Amino acid sequence: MAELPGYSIGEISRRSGVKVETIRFYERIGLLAPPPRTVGGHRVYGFAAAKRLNFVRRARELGFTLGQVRGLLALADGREDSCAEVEKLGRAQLDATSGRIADLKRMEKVLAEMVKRCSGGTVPDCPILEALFEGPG
Amino acid sequence: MAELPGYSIGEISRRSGVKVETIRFYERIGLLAPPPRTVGGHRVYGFAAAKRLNFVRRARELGFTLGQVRGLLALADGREDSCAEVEKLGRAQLDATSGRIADLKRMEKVLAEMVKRCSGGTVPDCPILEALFEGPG
DNA sequence: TATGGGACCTGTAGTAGCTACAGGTTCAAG
DNA sequence: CTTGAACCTGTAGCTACTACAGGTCCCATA
Repeated sequence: MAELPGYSIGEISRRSGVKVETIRFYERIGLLAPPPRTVGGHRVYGFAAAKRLNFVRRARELGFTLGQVRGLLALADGREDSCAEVEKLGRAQLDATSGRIADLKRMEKVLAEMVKRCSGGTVPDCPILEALFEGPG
Repeated sequence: MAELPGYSIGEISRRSGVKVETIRFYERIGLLAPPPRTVGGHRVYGFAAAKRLNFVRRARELGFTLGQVRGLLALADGREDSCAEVEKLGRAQLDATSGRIADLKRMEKVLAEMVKRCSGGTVPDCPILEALFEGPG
């Protein structure tokens, strides 16, 4: 039996863009299966691990929670006709994202207004603080 | 000496829109000064407290961290020519907010693309999962 | 004046999603 | 064989709350 290549945790960290501590954390919370170890106790990963971690990173970057990532991974593993469920999760995430954008835009508008009033020149009393104190309840 | 009006924690919670537990939490971390108490130990707040809490809530809603809120309150208390500093904080927050909006828009775009591909009809293999697995490193 | 129950009290632990130690072991290059 | 970088475990910290458990207080009503 030829030995499989085998990457150290540092190597898949580099390959996947997920930090070493985070990989260990993911393992601890059961998001990733514990890999085999060397005699000395070091983790040894195969090629699939990097792919999986990449998936996790991508999903996290898209705003999925770890719980959702867990679900997506289960669906990806389960295969079958999981596509509909995946789409549902994706759509929900899209909606949530759009909602957060809308929220932030409202914030942005208020902040811009505040700052604009401030830089207007004459400053009797700080208009930003006023706005914060007097704003809508 | 006439007794000051005095509101219970529940009352200023209602007035400020900040939950009772959160008010106690803010006191614990030193964001709010501990108010006087009744003989029995209940907190008694004055009018200013509601105003201050309203300020905190507004600032939080605009995305300021508690650390930043602390800074804003200090500036508001300190008076003097703090306006320039307040403006700086406000501007930084505006920038951060715009940045987050840009990030989320990118996420939204990717998600929309994923979902669109998925609902396209024929499903050889789930395109969302593909996208997550194969996406840019 | 007694009493019921809602509002209040403290302190601790839990949430998400990591990150940062401390204090030790292993691995690989020279 | 030695060095030192990378690895190991376990625990504590971070933000901003939230949720108990187990007790005390206040006050309106009977």
